[in-house]
Amino acid sequence: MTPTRRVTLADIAAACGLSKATVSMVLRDNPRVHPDTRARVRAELERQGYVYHRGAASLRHGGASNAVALVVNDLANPFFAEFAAGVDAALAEAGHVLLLGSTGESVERQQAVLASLVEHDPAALILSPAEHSTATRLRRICGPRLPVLLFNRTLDDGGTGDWDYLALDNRAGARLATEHLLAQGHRAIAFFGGHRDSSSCGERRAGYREALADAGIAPDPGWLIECAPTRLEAARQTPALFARDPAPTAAVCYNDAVALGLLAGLARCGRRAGHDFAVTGFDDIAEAAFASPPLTTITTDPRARGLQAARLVLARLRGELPDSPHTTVASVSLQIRASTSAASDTTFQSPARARGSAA
Amino acid sequence: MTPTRRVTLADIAAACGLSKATVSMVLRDNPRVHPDTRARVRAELERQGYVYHRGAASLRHGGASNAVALVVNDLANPFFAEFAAGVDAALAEAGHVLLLGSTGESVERQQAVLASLVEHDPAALILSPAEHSTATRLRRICGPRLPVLLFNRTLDDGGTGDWDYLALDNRAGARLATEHLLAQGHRAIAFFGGHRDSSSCGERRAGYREALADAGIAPDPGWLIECAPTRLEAARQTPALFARDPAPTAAVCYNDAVALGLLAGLARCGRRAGHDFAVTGFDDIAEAAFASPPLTTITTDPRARGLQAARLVLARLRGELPDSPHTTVASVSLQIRASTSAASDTTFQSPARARGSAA
DNA sequence: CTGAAAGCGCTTACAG
DNA sequence: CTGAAAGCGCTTACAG
Repeated sequence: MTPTRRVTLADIAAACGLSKATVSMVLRDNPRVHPDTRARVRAELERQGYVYHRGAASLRHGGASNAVALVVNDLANPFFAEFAAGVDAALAEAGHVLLLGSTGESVERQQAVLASLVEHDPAALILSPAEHSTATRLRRICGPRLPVLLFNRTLDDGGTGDWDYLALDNRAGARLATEHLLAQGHRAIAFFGGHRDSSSCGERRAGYREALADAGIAPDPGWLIECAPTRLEAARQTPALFARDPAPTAAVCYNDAVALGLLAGLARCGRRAGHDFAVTGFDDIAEAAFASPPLTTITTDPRARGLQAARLVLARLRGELPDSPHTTVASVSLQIRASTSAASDTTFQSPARARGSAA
Repeated sequence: MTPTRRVTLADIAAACGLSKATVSMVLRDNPRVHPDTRARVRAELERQGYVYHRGAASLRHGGASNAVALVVNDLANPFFAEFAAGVDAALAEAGHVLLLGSTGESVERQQAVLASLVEHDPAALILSPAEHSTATRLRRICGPRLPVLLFNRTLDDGGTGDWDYLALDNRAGARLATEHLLAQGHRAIAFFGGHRDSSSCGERRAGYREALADAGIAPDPGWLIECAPTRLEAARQTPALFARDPAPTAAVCYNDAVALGLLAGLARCGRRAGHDFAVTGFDDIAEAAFASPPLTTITTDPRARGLQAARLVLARLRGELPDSPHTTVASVSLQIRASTSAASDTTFQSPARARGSAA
């Protein structure tokens, strides 16, 4: 189906009666080339359908390629999909190309994926590490030369392995959510979902605890409920919230997926979210605003985080960052919607009505 | 931050007192190498933290790289995110690596993104073409040597430019949706959303028309309403459905995003989806099942399509496909949920009941 | 079983 | 302003 040989600089050079060196200079826009020559070469490049072989070029001139690798846990998760879209947009604008991998939250797959990506000589790596990643294993596979930006989580020892780190302000976010629920009059507030030993979950729980402590509340251990951060698991675990008496009247959820699952779970056991029970999420994925009731949540703006991550990495590549590892904490904010409004019967109403009764 | 030089075959060879050729053979698992030598080399590779330079290798031995490029319209769209996740999973399993780009539905960005990706010498390209893509422009940028699999849409001339094509059975899907609404007793059924001149929209409209024709119904031109396939635009355009009298009582939507926007739009004008008005979607994105009311839709299973696309491309690369371009039509199925059920379901009535009198 | 040599497609000094 | 030569990191015949 593709019998033709690749068109190379040598072909263009031969056709123009020039050397490869000159053709190369035209490609690099070297001003020393005579305008007429340049035009002739350009025409021939176009005529023969030449396509630049960036690998060969970067092999010769030494520097890494212009690819940046991105490894996330799960691309089908909207949080990571939007993050990846942001990374992609910023990289494309800077003329870089995106090498993508995903780990499905498995350290083994992560090693395999990284090993494969790294062989393509990326200029840098943006990594949202799988749970239980260690600096040692990661560095073994990435080598000492690859600039890495960790996103969203620290490593298993709580550190960042001397790499740059883009963090979400998880503690502050969970604190905001908890304080909002306290302000609504709730006293028995659960923390629902996530795996205790993931760094982000630990930080969010810490913020939750702080807010409760400030209000003079000692959380009942039964208010802390773990579950995988998926909608399905959250829906399944919902009854655990009501296992104790008195049961919590509100829950700070680990993330939006969990919160959306909880909304479904509540409906299934006949409770009205936003009325009988208040729910907050974390992330503000696109769907949060369209849930019913619309989800009060913490906006992390994953797309903006993606842009930010890409820009940090590009700055690192250009040597614009200090030599020591650099941690950036992205701030988050509270987005109040109907899932925490106490007003009666606003839950399933049209936006107009909900706004009216909230006033 | 990274002062160290890259470790190469020559370094390993020198440290072992061997030639580069022998070390290379160890890497390629060539059985002619003595087991002791092999072990020594392996240990040294590990000790020095050698990382294989696949670009240099494929430069030498001629074949393209093991990267496959994927270009979609918008990664933040769950349909494409799930598709990309499927492509990624299948490629990773086969030891390939994914180069990702997105076009934002712009032909210009598509040209730029492709130009950039192609320079990395991918083994193949999976492309969901932006609207108004033409075979001529695409071939100019991709060259004649790159195997391409088109996904989801034909090109502007309706063709596939001699490339492989993975299609969704749009016509059959829209027919199923329309027939379902007819079976529910609806006679005035709109086709809502999408751009008329996109191939997928054209095909879906055709299926819709066929089903109506079979039922002896001539669609009112006012039943065909265009809008950008986003939730926001669909919500905005909702009133257009009720501009005529008599208005339609149901709508086949171009896709789930449009259908979800329509659900919101209906709520806003005081109508009860699944009760006053029936809605079908297309795609069955994760959110469809969780909408309220849950969305009756056409399952396209984007993740499975991604796996399928990757496998088709790998088969093409292994020469397992006939030389002529190959079209695969993925079948779709109807997923019945509450958005088209009649009035008996009480679950979702509470919201609208309050506004019922206003309707 | 191992090594010396050529070469993939490009770029970079260095001459001229 | 243009060209000849060397070399990036690897692999592949070909000798031995």
